[in-house]
Amino acid sequence: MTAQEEEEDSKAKKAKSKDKKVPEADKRKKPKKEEEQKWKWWEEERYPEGIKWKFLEHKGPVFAPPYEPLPENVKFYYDGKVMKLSTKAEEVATFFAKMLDHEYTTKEIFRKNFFKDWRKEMTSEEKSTITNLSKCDFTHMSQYFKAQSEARKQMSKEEKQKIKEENERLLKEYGYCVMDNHKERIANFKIEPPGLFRGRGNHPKMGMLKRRIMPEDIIINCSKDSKIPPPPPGHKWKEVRHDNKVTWLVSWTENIQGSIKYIMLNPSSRIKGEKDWQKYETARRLKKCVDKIRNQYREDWKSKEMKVRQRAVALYFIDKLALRAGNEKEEGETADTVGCCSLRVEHIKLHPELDGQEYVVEFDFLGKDSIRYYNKVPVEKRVFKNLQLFMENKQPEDDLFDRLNTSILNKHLQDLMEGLTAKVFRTYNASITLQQQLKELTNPDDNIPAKILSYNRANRAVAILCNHQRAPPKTFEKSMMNLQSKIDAKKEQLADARRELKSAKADAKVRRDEKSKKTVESKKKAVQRIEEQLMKLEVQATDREENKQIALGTSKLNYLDPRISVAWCKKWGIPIEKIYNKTQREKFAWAIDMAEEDYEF
DNA sequence: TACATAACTTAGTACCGGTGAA
DNA sequence: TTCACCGGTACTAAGTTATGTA
Repeated sequence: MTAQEEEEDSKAKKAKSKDKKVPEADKRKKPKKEEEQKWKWWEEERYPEGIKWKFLEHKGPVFAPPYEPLPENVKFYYDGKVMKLSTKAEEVATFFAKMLDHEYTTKEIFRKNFFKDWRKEMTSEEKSTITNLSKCDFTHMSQYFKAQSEARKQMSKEEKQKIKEENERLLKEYGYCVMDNHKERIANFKIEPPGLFRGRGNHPKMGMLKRRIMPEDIIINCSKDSKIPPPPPGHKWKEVRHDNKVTWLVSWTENIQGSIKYIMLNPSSRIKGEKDWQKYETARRLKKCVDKIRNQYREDWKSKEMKVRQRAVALYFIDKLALRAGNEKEEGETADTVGCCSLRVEHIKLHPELDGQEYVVEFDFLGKDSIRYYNKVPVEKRVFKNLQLFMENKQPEDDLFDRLNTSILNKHLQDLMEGLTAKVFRTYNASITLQQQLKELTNPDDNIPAKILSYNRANRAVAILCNHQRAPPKTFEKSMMNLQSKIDAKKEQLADARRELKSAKADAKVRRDEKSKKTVESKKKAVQRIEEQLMKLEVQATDREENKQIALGTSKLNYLDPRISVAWCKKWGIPIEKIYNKTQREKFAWAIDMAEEDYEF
């Protein structure tokens, strides 16, 4: 930890922390119920760099349920004829059958990959018979699964309750671990079941068989002196290790990309929370030197060295547009997506003049998860001229920044500020934008729903900056119409209420008695109530419309310093529950506890 | 410096179950 | 009581970064 972070930490902890010691390995007492709920890890001393825990005990993973062969009457047809498949081939066939309604199964690559992997699971006889996927008829299987899921929906309350209880039992037994002296929730204790790989976007591996993970694939990580989880009967773990320099409990290697998957702790855990807090502290340190860094890269636009110029322009994009770093990717292994450093010439267009603005850069590329980034941005003349230079004599498919990669960029950033990497800019710009927008948009005279709309709008500004998109919900138009008709009905109701109020007033003028006066009062209240309800609905409609294609969740969860939101809630008397749901409150417990209304990012 | 790998964060979507209106 | 809707959550893919190795 740096001196600055240290300072921030002690500030945050205030006088609360009383010389608490790092828990010792040999103390293995079970945490008390109350203690585990109230434990404020943020008031404790941090572990030395690199050490993640001293004691770790868990029950190991939960494996996917074994395959249950189809009933005899569910048939698979090949070339119009019934064919009984071997168990292994049948299992893989069911994966395809379950996806039959999905457009994936119509895609050439998906079908090709699936068929290739499916054939590997077939017996030699099956292999020689089944040679053409188009001759395979999975519809009966598909219907069977639909019926099954329908039946599940139709289950009685008792049956549903039973399943729920079973899930709870599983969670209770496998969903927690003991890390040091505390019981902590595990994020993903279930092993991913086998199935067909569904990549996002135009993924070259879509449709490949994701194989079943066995205990023999599993590496267990826990304390030497903990109760080591036993493998399922008749099986062995691949390895049991005791590495307290890492945070994971279980890992295995997945067969599609050959990458390692992990079981780790929940965001509410100390180990994740601490890291999250640290991330925002790094972003706050950037705030202190961002002006200097900006001046520096503007200077570098003029550098004699091509590499330096490219670095400076890339950094400008990362800072101004919140682009991701953009690592190189192995061709043919993943969908063709890019970030800043991996931008190609074909991803930008230069307009010396566009719609009355000078030096406009038009971006159009697929970013993470194959989400399209499309933006027209006026840039400074120097940037524009540099881009022209970088593009000279290049083909569309050539790298825009051919002298640059993320490693070079991050090394440079490290020299500018300790702990600075490309992604810190996203965190910094997201958080600072939220803070500014909240200041700008919050109207002190607004009621709570209107203030929350302002919050959401501030949140939305960040989501737009970070290009967090979502597919418009399937039912969007309909639900919008429903809401509109609710608003219309409410308006009518209001008109009625107003009319009634008017006549009550007239009545009271004539009668001049207590009773009619009271009637006027109650009618007035009714009008007010309906006005409020209408306003709430209208706010809701605005909010929803503006949110059609924008996802707020990602920025809220990963980019916005939660202390900004907590402080805003405190300042304006907004209950924190209106901003954060239960899970989010658990994740941000540290921020909710420590941020006061005057917190500044 | 190139490259591979491990570890960890960030991401969108499918699905489930509770809730409130009809 | 039924059903649509919506928020919350589970799931797991897809990024970034650090680090070791040649």
